[in-house]
Amino acid sequence: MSEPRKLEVLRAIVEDYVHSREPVGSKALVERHHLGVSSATIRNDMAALEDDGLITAPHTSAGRIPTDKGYRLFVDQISAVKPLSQAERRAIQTLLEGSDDLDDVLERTVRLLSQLTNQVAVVQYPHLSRATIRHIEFVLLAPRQVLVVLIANTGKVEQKVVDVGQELADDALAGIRARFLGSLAGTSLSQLTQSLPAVVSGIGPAQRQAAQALAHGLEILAHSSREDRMVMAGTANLARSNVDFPLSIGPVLEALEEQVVMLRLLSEMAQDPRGVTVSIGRENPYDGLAEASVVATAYGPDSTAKIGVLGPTRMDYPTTMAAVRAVARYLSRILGP
Amino acid sequence: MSEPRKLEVLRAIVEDYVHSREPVGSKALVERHHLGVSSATIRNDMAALEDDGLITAPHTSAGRIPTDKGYRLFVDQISAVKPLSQAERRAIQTLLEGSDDLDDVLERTVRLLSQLTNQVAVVQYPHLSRATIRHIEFVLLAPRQVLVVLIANTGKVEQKVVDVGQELADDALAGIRARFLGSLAGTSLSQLTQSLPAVVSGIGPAQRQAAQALAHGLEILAHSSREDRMVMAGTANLARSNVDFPLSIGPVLEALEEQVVMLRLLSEMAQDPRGVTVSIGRENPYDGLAEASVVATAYGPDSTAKIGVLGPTRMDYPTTMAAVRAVARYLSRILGP
DNA sequence: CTTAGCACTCGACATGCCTAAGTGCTAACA
DNA sequence: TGTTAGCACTTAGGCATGTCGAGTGCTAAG
Repeated sequence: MSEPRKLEVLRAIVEDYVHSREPVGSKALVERHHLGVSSATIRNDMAALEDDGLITAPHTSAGRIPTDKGYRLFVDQISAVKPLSQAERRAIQTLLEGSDDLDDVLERTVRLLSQLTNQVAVVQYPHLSRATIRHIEFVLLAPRQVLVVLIANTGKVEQKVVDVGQELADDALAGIRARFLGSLAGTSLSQLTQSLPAVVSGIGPAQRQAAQALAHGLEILAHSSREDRMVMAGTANLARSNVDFPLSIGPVLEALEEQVVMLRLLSEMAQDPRGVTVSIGRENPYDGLAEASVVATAYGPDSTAKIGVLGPTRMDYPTTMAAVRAVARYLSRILGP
Repeated sequence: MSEPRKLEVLRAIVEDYVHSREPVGSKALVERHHLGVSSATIRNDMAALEDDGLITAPHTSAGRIPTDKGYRLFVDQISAVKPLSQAERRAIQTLLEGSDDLDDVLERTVRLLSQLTNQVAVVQYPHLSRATIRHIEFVLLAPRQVLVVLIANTGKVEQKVVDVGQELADDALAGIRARFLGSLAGTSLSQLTQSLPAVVSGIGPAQRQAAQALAHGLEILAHSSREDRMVMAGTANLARSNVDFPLSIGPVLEALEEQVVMLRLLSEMAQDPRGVTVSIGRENPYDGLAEASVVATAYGPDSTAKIGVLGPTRMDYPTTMAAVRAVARYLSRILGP
């Protein structure tokens, strides 16, 4: 029994099953693929594959379907990433060009990716760690309430209302702002925490409490800013592939709604040398996604934020991986170096 | 045949069907409710109700289920809005208190409402028409690109990148900003369009083009600002009530994802004197929602933005209406007059 | 190592039967 | 005139049965 042919058989099974949604038997296999051997030989190979835990039979006399492990082997060793069609490349390019707002770009991107793959697409907001402070604004909303606005050189704006604990006049606040801005403009967001104490201590004790509160607000904005948010599109595609989630799509929707779950999942997915990482079925840390796979990759200047696609374990991995990779590249290019 | 009893029978049918999900027959009806007449009499009443198009039989010998028209009559004339339990009131109060950020408040609100009703909750961003301008900021991102930030007295921040069409220095931009801010601070967003031309014309011809572009950017921010966005929660609840959407929840998810559809739907729902509007099944303008009902009401200072719940036609209207109304009231109170 | 052949296993499907639920109708009743 | 009892009729759904086909595992031969 030749090892290469065994892999070839696995490849054929995965491809046929992805295509037909039905367990694939030995006879159908030799008909659809020109393997050069008879069905009986394939049966032996299949028995071996089943012993290896790569495929399984739903019941005694049905064809075989790949297991999570089988998909894993397929993704890791067998499949070649399909290049996108020319039309698809053009669609990506035209759809993502000509928008300047980050929100807008990400919104378009998820929609595009979900349409390209017919699945659920997810994009994490890019990290701002390398971004620097371009502007700080304090706006007095009420005697003790200040709206803190942080504008980064990436065009990102974050805001938060802070209770400063003491009454402040408008000009006092303006003074504090000037101090902050003077010392902090150009500082990278990741270094902000180190730079803040010096600024605060340079402010007179009368306004020390307020300055402290404002500094804390800035820190929160800089640190936890949008990198823990994400945008999503294509949930309706889940329902279309209803059959693919035997139990129910309920748990999957729950996972998607609990952004925390998705973000953790994305961040835990190790970086693959080929650039696209896949998490298959029960490999997922969340039980609700036991029948789902996630294909993701990093993007952006730092390659820290993630973009990905979620679908049934029975998905077209090569095409999906190609789409994710291509969209991530275009997105990185648009967001600049 | 007494007319009041006919309505009573309809009420009983709706309640039983909502409770059991199964067509309800004449015998079960007299057992569960003390109507004081025999099942044969009820059968006559049911036949009349069917003639009126208020109930229908799935097949010859099954019980009856309410039609859209039946639900409509039930909602309009029969049902009384149930008061919320004390525990629920307390839950609303504690969950919605102690947050200052609008995004945060709305986020909590949808989650709360979806949990309260076990359905999909939707909240439209409140209109800002009565809000006034508190602050304007222009930040030079590139020689010709300016980030325009508009801060309203409601604590809302809107931003947009504008191509000013000419190269600008930092101090020139600061000058323009001072002009804008001086003339516009305190202006209501709805009047901004009228006030802008005067400001622009007061700026020297050398920077006229840029000022024009900036004014346009401000106008867009003020006018189309978030009122065309919405927040949503509880989509997973759709899957749980899988049975309630015989076809598939696909179309429903599509409608929810197309925010345009939902926003139009919400805005088209007329204001009901009792404060809560209901759109039932095929009454919905969107085909995908033919098996869904929407319960919505206005909230906020102007009572222009909408908050609502979407679920299967077979929903517990009294309870849902009570929850929507209560949450809308609390939300209005928090957002202030 | 490959192949052909064969017995065996199960799911899918059709058929027929039966029961429970529920209706509509008619005739009697208050 | 409205209500009731009784009865024939309809239908979905559960259950047993039988058949068919797809697919497997195994064995023996090439």
